[in-house]
Amino acid sequence: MPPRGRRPVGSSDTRQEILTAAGELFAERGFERTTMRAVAARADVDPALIHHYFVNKEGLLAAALVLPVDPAALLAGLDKDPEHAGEALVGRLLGVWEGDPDARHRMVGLLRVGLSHERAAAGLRDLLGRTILIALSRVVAQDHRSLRAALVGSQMGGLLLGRYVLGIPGVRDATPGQLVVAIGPVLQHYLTGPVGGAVAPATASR
Amino acid sequence: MPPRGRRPVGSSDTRQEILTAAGELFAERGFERTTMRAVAARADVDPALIHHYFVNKEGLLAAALVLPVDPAALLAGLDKDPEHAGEALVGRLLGVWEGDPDARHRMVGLLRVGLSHERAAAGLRDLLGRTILIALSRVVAQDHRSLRAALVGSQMGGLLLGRYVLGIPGVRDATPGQLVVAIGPVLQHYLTGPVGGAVAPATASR
DNA sequence: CGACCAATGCAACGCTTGATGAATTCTGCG
DNA sequence: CGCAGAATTCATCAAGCGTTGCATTGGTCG
Repeated sequence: MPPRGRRPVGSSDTRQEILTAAGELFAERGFERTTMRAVAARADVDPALIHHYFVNKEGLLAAALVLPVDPAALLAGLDKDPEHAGEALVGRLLGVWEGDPDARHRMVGLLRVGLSHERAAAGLRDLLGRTILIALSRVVAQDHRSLRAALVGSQMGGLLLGRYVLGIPGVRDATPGQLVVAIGPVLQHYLTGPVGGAVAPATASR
Repeated sequence: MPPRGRRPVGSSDTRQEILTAAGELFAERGFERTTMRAVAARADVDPALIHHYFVNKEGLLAAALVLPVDPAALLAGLDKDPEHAGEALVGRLLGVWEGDPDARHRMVGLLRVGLSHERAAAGLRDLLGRTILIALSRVVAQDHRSLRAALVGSQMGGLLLGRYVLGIPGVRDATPGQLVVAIGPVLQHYLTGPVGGAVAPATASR
């Protein structure tokens, strides 16, 4: 129905609309089940236009892959009360996920995509490494920073997985309060407790 | 090349070969990227034969979805030394995953498929619930059994995710020994520690 | 031996998918 | 104004997908 050529200027930021649509669909359905045509339809645009902007489906994925929450904001002020940083962290994360379904879906989508697509896994790894690790640096104990951050991430990832994706009854039906009590001390342990004494000797090459 | 009709009896268990091939491929590539033709090729069989046995691609998935390890064996004897069950459990799991790449791939595949496919998520949920929860019952404290089991599962799932799927450096490069020291006490906490006092009041309906 | 069913292979259908090349319209610069 | 280039749509392609109908062979039971 729309005329064929270029739109009058400033009528819309098409590129951004495509990215938004793609982000939503990748999150909902994962990489494979998201079709270019579906993205185009949601962005109200011709499929060929996506190729014009992002070359590939992979290019589109790479461009649409962004963290749905700001880790810095999530961690702000946690170092004021280092003794209870663990509980506070679980509480905040659960607060976001419970209160902001959109952010939750995007986060689940990141997992979904990262798990289904090797290239996305790499992107996700970098994304998490560059943001979360840095943001955690101020809260975490001095030694084994990378390991500590990853352990925190693994526990929260596991929770996300069990509660929102797989829907394992035990964690799906727990209240946020219960989870804070149960998991808070764990994150606290990862943040400041002992995690494996000496650095691993270089038994493995590479 | 092979003749057209039925094979002489007992010459091979074709059905099982299809299931094996399907299990491997689903684990490697997830549901969508596993094609019937690929399964057929790996099982050295005609694609139509898969439909003959399993009707659907979904039917094939349902039939191929099995736990690659025996949870009972994994947990056997843990109740002899309840104080160190957490460490022992991490150690055993890491032992299996490090020492038996095939079992690891299958486990990762379960995650992959469960994450990519709603129907598989349900199957996986039941599978885990029926086996792991029951097997854990003897090790875990009396109260909040379901929650405790799910917490243990979420932490181990998160580890699997971070170490073997996403490859987050902090946990990817840690030695099994380090991980046992770091995560053991956490599982111990989930198994026998306090996890949220009273059962949640029925604030939420349904 | 004949009837019937299970197991297997062949060929094909209809559909969807990601991608491409050309045509059209608008913008911005000289 | 004229013209290069960006933005947009259209029509179409080749490949791959899950699935189906049919033919053929072997086993089983009367």
